[in-house]
Amino acid sequence: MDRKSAEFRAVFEQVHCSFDRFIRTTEPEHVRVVQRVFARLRDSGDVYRGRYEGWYCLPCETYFLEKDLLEGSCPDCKRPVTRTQTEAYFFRTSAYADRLLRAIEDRPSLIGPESRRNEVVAFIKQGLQDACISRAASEWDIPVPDDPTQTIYVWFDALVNYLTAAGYLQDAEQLAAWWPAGVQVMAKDILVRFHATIWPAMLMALGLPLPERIFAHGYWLTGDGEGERKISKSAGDLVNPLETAEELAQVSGCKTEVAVDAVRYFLLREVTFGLDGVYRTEAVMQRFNDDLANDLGNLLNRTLPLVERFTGGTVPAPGPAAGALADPIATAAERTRAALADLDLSGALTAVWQLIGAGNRFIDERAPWDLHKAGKTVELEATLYDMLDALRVVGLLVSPFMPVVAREIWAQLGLGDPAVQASWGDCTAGRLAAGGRIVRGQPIFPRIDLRRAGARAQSRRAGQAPQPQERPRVPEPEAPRTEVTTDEFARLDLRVAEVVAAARVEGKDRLLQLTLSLGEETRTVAAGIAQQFPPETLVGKRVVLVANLKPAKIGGVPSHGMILAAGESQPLAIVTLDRDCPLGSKVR
RNA sequence: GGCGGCGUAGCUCAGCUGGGUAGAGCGCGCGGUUCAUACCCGCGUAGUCGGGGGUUCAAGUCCCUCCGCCGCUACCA
Repeated sequence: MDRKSAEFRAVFEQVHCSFDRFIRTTEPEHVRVVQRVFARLRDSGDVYRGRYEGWYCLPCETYFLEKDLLEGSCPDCKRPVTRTQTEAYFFRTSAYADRLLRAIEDRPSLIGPESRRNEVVAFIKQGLQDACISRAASEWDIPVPDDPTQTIYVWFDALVNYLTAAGYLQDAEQLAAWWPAGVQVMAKDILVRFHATIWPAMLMALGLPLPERIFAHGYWLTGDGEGERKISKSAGDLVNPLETAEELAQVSGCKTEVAVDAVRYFLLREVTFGLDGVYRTEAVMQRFNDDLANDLGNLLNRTLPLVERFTGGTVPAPGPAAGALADPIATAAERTRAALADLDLSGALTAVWQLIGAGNRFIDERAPWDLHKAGKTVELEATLYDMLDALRVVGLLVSPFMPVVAREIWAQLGLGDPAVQASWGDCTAGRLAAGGRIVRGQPIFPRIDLRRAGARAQSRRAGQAPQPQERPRVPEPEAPRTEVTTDEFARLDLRVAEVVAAARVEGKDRLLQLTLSLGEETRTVAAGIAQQFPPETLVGKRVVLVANLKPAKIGGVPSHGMILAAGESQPLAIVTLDRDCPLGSKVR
């Protein structure tokens, strides 16, 4: 389980998902909260001890209802079942049916999408039974307080997890900040009975407010063959989005991180959030070219050269003629905001793309090259400013969907990290500071040659060995840039660290595994310096760590950063400090 | 079985509680442009809105029915 948890965290990072709190049901604090919740509900009478009777399959350890039996046998293993009854605790769901219906009626937006809300209402109206929330003691479930014969069903404690994470029964201030949740999102198959029925009933029983919104998302179907079907592991058509991203990166030549963002874009743009969608790699590629390369990427890459040419790369002052894009910007921001509030993620992106379209049209209409020829400097500079300013807002609006791309756009505009100052107020025309320097880089989304990509996919599908195909031409870097801006440099997080332990890595004679202390934090870093620097000579040394380097596994060692050393292909000297300073100090 | 949803241009889909010549993106056709990643801009193309019947001055939009597809129908986070 620990390994699974680590895997989940790693995937979150790889797909650029951040979180405020990652919680596991095994946390000791959670166990305490669950038991207190259970005890409280038992005291109030919402939980009572009763008897459960049903058809039991011994090998499967599962109860079945009469109607679910297959010719009187277990529907799973086909073996005979026996009429059995056990003692168990029940939650009085039945007492809350009216209140649940009223809550849904009072606030139609409580449960979404709408079709799901209908299902929930139908489910409640057919009559609620009390929910069995415990079973004969098992070692991995949480024990019922004061009753060693029973443990609490996982789904009950899983729901309570939301409260534990919000600080319930631990920190009133934290709870007030996080609860009620603005929105709870889950898969559609666990919406109806758990998240839209028992869960709100539990909250009512505890006297807690309900979430603002409970929303079920759909599934992705594969559409590779004839028709669509649910992606299933057993059918072997499991899609790994990271593999699509890798393929995208290869076939386009973009960075893997950008490709990951592109897949995120596809997933959020392609379907109405909440409904099922069809996932096809070709469709991802298509959107990559149409939306990202042609529309967004191209807008950036036709703006920057113009600025370089006509102002020498400096953001011009807007002047009185600027502001021509103020309306499209305001409209896009407002539509995006409204769509997000409504969980219409696709609609939000559509709104941003309307602004991108307006930007592309604007360049054609204004024709800055003509303004330049005509010597209309004021208009020219206003036009360039408006273009850059619009891109600035596009970066901001796009940042929740594609954080890496947004940062890249802003970097090329000579700005920092959009996430740092993201606020709706910044999505207004005219907030771009004049005088900054743009930093033109490589195209973020190199266009994919779809014919070539298609052939590649076909050979893959035919099961042939991947052809040793020449990498599609990546645009040659122009003259290597010798200058960087302070903003670019500031993206590196350099820190003072002390080597607290160093060890050789078995089977890797060049590799050392270093344990570094940053004061508060301890890190593991792999370094290819074993041949020049025996581990024992390093312990106690103060070194400089690149702390925000993307984590990687090097020779089997998970490495979170790198230390600085002099030398071209071989390390000649380690960078150390000439006097003492606190561990973790920033280096700049 | 019961309840609910879907079926709209070649493709993927918007079209709220009834009303202005049925929309978007992609594709396709024509034209323009050359700042840009053979890109962008403009114009155009097409749909008996699943079939049939009904209500109404007026219906993808309401009612009935038929066909096809899908979901929910409790103790499996």
